[in-house]
Amino acid sequence: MSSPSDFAEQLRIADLRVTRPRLAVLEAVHAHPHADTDSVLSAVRDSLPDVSRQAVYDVLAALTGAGLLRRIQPSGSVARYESRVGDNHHHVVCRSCGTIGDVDCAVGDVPCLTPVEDQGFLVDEAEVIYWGHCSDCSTPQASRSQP
Amino acid sequence: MSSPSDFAEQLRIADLRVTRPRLAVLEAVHAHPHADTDSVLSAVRDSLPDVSRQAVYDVLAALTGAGLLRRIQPSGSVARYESRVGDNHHHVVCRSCGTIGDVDCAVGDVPCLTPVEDQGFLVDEAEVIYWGHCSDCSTPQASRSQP
DNA sequence: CTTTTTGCAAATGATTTGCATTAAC
DNA sequence: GTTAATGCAAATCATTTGCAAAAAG
Repeated sequence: MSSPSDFAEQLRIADLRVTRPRLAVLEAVHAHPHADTDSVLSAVRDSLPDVSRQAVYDVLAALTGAGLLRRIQPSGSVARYESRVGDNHHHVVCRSCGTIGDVDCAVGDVPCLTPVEDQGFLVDEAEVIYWGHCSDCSTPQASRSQP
Repeated sequence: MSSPSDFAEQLRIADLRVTRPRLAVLEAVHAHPHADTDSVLSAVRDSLPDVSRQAVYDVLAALTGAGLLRRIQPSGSVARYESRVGDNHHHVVCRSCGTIGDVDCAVGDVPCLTPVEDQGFLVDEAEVIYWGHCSDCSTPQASRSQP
């Protein structure tokens, strides 16, 4: 669903110039879903050692703004990015280690795709985060991590 | 549901010492749901001018840890606090002005209180944020704010 | 060539940390 | 009297901003 050349195509469709850093960022995020800025930077530098941190910030902002990437940021965490966009999926986040997993909407998109019109709000997206513990960290009790 | 003296009671039950700053923070958050640290600080200083910013941070952390307050932090925003805890409610957030509203679970707590067991995760909480525009900012299109 | 991207450097701003002092119990 | 809370000062760290240089179309 995304070969190297697709990335260039995606950029053109989004009316964004095709640059080496942008292709590298798209590749990096595709290869490492839920990567934070630092991880993206490292991954990008594997192929393009001279890319600056600010360039990565800018690229991530541009790609997110264009809808090619999705930015997620669980409370208390740094910003993370993923390339699955457009589909209606959510996330499970481990309270201990921060691991993030993708979850398709569990209830046949009942609340998720049906915007709730409430208090005069016009809702266009529902973001769901399931907090818990991953299999490695499973300590059923013990919640309450971040102050 | 919460008079001044209740706050002291809540602290005792939580095994926390009853101090002026803590009472003031509880009052402030109760009076201003979804207030950020700065707003809490201002509100607290109305009655206790000498409370330090760090004390407020510490108090908010202690109260959140004890379950007396709930911390919410929509992506790209600063931490906010509310005193409605324990009930299963969610939030609508305005993409333009950041206004936050409370929403009771819209679908008879179908996905919200039913932890989804997936990928080995043991889920204990579902956090839902409905993104959109409040009545004041209603511009149906125009999303894509934060990079 | 013109406009968009990137690099570089410095600033911002929320939050955290360590330690001495003070107040609760 | 002990222990937990607060005040104070300084540090951290992700992210932003402004401008000059480089690359894309």
